[in-house]
Amino acid sequence: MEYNFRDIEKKWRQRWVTQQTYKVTEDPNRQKFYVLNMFPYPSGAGLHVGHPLGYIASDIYARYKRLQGFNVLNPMGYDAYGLPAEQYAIQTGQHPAITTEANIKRYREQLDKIGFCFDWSREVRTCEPGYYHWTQWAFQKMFGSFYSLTPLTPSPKGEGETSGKARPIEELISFFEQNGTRGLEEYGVAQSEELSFTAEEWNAKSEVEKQQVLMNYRIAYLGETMVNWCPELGTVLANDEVIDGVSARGGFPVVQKRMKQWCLRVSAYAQRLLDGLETIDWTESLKETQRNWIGRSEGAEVEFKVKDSDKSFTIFTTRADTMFGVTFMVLAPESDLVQELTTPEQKAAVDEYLTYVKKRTERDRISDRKVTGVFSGSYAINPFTGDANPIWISEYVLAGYGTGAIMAVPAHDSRDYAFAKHFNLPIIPLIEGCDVSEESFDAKEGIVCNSQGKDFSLNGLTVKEAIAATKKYVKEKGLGRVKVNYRLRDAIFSRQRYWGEPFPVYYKEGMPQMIPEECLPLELPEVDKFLPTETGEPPLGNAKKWAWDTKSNSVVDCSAIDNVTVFPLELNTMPGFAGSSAYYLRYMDPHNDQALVSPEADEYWQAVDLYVGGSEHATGHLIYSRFWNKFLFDLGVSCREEPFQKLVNQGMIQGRSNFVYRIKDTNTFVSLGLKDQYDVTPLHVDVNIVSADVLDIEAFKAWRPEYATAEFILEDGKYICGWAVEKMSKSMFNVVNPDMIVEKFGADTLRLYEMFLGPVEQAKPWDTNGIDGSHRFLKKFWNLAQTILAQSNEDAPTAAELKSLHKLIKKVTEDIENFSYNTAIPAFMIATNELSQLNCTNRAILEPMVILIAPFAPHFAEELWEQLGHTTSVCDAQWPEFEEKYLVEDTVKMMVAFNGKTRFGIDFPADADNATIEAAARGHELTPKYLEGKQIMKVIIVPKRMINIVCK
RNA sequence: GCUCGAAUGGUGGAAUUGGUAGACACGAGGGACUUAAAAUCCCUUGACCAGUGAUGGUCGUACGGGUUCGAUUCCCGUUUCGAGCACCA
Repeated sequence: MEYNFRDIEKKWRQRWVTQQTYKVTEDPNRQKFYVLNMFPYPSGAGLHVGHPLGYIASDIYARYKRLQGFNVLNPMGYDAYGLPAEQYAIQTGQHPAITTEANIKRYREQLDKIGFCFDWSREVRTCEPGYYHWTQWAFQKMFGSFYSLTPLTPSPKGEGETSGKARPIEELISFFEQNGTRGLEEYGVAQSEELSFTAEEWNAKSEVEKQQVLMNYRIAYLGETMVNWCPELGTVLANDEVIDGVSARGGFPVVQKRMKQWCLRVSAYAQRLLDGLETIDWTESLKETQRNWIGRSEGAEVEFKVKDSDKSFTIFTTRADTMFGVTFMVLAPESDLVQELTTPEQKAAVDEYLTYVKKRTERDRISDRKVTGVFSGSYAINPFTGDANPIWISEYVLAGYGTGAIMAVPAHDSRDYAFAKHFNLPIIPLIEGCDVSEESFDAKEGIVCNSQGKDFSLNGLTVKEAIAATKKYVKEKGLGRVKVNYRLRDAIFSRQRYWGEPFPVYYKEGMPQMIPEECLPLELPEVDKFLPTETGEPPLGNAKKWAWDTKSNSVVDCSAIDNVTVFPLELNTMPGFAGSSAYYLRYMDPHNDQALVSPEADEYWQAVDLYVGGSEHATGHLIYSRFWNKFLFDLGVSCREEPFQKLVNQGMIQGRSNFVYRIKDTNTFVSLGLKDQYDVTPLHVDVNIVSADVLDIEAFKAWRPEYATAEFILEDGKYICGWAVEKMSKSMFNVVNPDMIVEKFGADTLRLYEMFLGPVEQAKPWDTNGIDGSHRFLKKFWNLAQTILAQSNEDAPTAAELKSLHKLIKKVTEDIENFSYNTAIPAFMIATNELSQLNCTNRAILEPMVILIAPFAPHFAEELWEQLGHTTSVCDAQWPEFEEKYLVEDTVKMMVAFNGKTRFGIDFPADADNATIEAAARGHELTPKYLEGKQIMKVIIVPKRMINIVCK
């Protein structure tokens, strides 16, 4: 019987659906395993061969775990909100929901053809009200929470928590009622800026004023901040959505703009996000990326008094040891201190400089790092030396980091050095023997000198000792405090877009109010236009019915707004990462309309055991969802602090483009090997009409009208194309669609081939050339199986057959555990060849082999499983275990080394013990050829019982 | 600039973590079957040298050193490529 993959795959695709083979339910009697893929954004282009790579890898693991007896959750869904659908809507007027729906349908068709074991009954879509209900709910909870290191009311026994936690905002309110802000700093409350008021002042505040103050502490808060504004897209972007000063999507310029936006206080969780990395099994490089992004730095905040004034300001430094080398101070141009400290004489110069800075975009700053700045006119007193240092203003100091002000130590900081050289400011070296005539000495090493103060000296200490000593001194003298800073900023959570989750928020007296929890979800309204309004409001400004009636608790027409009972609703929507931040929890209990996830389901599934996705989400989704989950953990909704225990990054599949070479000014194309003899232009050619770099000439003529009359100069009767590895994209005609591969070779071949291509984690070019090999293997396996089935030998298998089988079981089991699928597949090829050569006809060998191949080629395995007489799915079989006794080598080898060279001796029986072998070696019995006339120096018995004899 | 990671035939990639480098596959070459093609099967395939031949020898894992009986693997230095962060004080 021929291997007819088309019929087989069709048959099992249908049967899996009718028999609900992949439906999972919580089963306390079985151990769970949660496998998850990053859910896709359903783009209009459909899947290309790069997309399924991660899905196949995790599918194999999921199937393997199931065969091992685990209750495996392997769900799939869609990150359905997104920019492309909206931009398409702007261009065509087509509602994004319609395009999204169509794209999802197409994705699903493509996914279904590849044979994944997804439990589609648990599918989620971020754009459905039943789903974004819980996105909105989490946002409301964040609004109603603040973050502090310890509880504001210390527990009676004084055992305060120290790790930090989100807590109900009511705790903070009652603290203010009793204490104002007095003593608040001791609790480590996360805040936008430090406020100061008494209990009386608090209690005297109006409701609106109180709400304004609370914004300073809420985890979801409305904040006026500098944002990345992208004029082209008409929206703000988060830091991870901006790359090199342009938008990650579209590559449009981004400028800094001050705007009132919803923000999430991710920074409050910086330390926990950092600490959590130690507990999870991710690649070192990905953890490192997150550590960089969080950017923890330990240092000190030191207060500087302004000369001839009662003003003072604080700077942040990690090099407190260099206090004696400060020769000037620098403020960020955006800092509030600039106005305060500019003297009247300098005002004109400062204003001119500020105007210049304002004109420069993020991009300009990156591309030309000119040294620019202006003197403010004021001086600051160095608390260590009493010296007065000029205060400058320069764009090289950032407002958003530290305090927006620095002390400049030109001898030991390259940026300060460049500034000092440019403006001719003094440079004081502080390390013995360092040369600062050409460049600064930035390294944190050496012995400190020139650092003698009134009552304090650092001279003679190493830099490390000096940093510690200075911090201690600063603390004791009350000159400042030890401080940890993070680069991680709060996430900007508003987008001026239509196709996103609406905020469950309305505005009363300019202050945001949450709509009642029981009224969620607040559904996205219909609009006529998806563009911003004429008045520059976000697209939701076009909605007619977009006001909140507090009497009926319902959405009503905007014309009803009276600011008494009917109020305007929020016009912004949430960003892309909102919906993807807790979807893994929703899969556990996707149809629950009472909670995001029930405690029972959460308790059972815990966290994702294996998460597979691209590393491009390292500083976006993977930070936000860790933050989001930690918040839900604090609330007691999620029982695990880290959502993704093990993470595997699948490498990108690049395109392999093909070229034809046209002789200039002709319609004649010359084959690769002969192109150097002509003046040619290389042109991309559709890879789908090229096979093994040989052009299908007829297909090429039909491809484009202008090529219909093309002529060719061939090599050996063939036209050979050139090739290059490039990004997979339509414009390079190198997009390979999985449907075509499935059509031609079958899903099982595709699965096998994608895994065989190379390590899952590694980026690699898609090369259709090798796919025959995988297909050929399946046919060989099939033929072997048919031979065995035809003979139906029930005898005991031979030793050689068992050895072959158990070698395979061992290798495949180990390789799947290590995601080393590309080496597991050759093991199948070898075993198939070995068993064919042994003329194996034994069903007892075939049966475990079918189970082993099942994760890789599920349709194929199901069919053979049925032919073996089973009536249940191969998915419910038991993964075979290997037995060491079949694997023992019958001989061991002796290795002999002399004159610095290694040679190999003769095989001898495996059951010989080490002493016998050594004695034999010393007696020259086994390798007379090499040992004759040599003196044995030593005998080393090395792993795997190879014997190494050192001779002279 | 800082921090990670990588480098092996014509190609994708193996090598049990210090033990026969190049598994397996692709490509290439040769052969069998066939009127022919497709399909299938078999052999050769890192480089160089010697030999009619079986075979033997030398060099080979980016480069230069080191440790070791033995290094793709460990250590030091160099080069190249990739990734992340980046006026972050």
